[in-house]
Amino acid sequence: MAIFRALADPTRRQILQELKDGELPAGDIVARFEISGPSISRHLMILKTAKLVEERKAGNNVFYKLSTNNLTNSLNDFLSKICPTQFGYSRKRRSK
Amino acid sequence: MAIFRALADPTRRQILQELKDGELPAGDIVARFEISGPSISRHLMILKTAKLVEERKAGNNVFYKLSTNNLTNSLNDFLSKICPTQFGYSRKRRSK
DNA sequence: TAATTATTTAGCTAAATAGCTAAATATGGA
DNA sequence: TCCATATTTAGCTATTTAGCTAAATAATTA
Repeated sequence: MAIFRALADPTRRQILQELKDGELPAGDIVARFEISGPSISRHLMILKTAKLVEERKAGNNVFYKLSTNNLTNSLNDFLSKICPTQFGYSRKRRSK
Repeated sequence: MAIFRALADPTRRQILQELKDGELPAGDIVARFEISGPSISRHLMILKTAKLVEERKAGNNVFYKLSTNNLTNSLNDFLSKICPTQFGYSRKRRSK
């Protein structure tokens, strides 16, 4: 569950939030934080490894965007495993 | 968001799962893992600090149980903050 | 009170993490 | 080709983390 490791860092959670309205190039993400480009780059790689973001290269830029489905499905799966009775689990009630 | 830090460790996630059917004394939790009592004790403290479990002392024992509401609400709140459009958010739709 | 059991705290070590700067690697334009 | 821009990789350091054992604390029982 690399996702939980990825979500453990507040900078990474903030990055996800910055991406909630759509994709951004790495440089724009860097500009929204105090920390260095390389550090943000590493956070992005960790988020990518956890499949929480996807990247798209365009010319000189690398655009990042949320993998919303992966985020919600992973957290929902975890919740349903730990509190199956209480957890309503409205979405994606796939049989089997 | 101490909750995400708490969820980052696989042993702690497993502890939550062991608790899903009801409370357990610390010793019973220890018995379900390979690692030492003091290590489990610390994990329990971290889970308690993150409000993911509650404790109840009874005689010689300390019983731990899931704080299910805190877990689901925290994760749901996080999801709704990051992907508010996609996230259905069926439960606890409190106005305001 | 002394011994027993259950749990936590203290103190240590090794490994992982997150930050930095400098260097490397594209890609695009003059 | 040469230069500029965008991003990542390498290598370093300080901090945090998770494990351990030994010792401390708390409640129970003899």
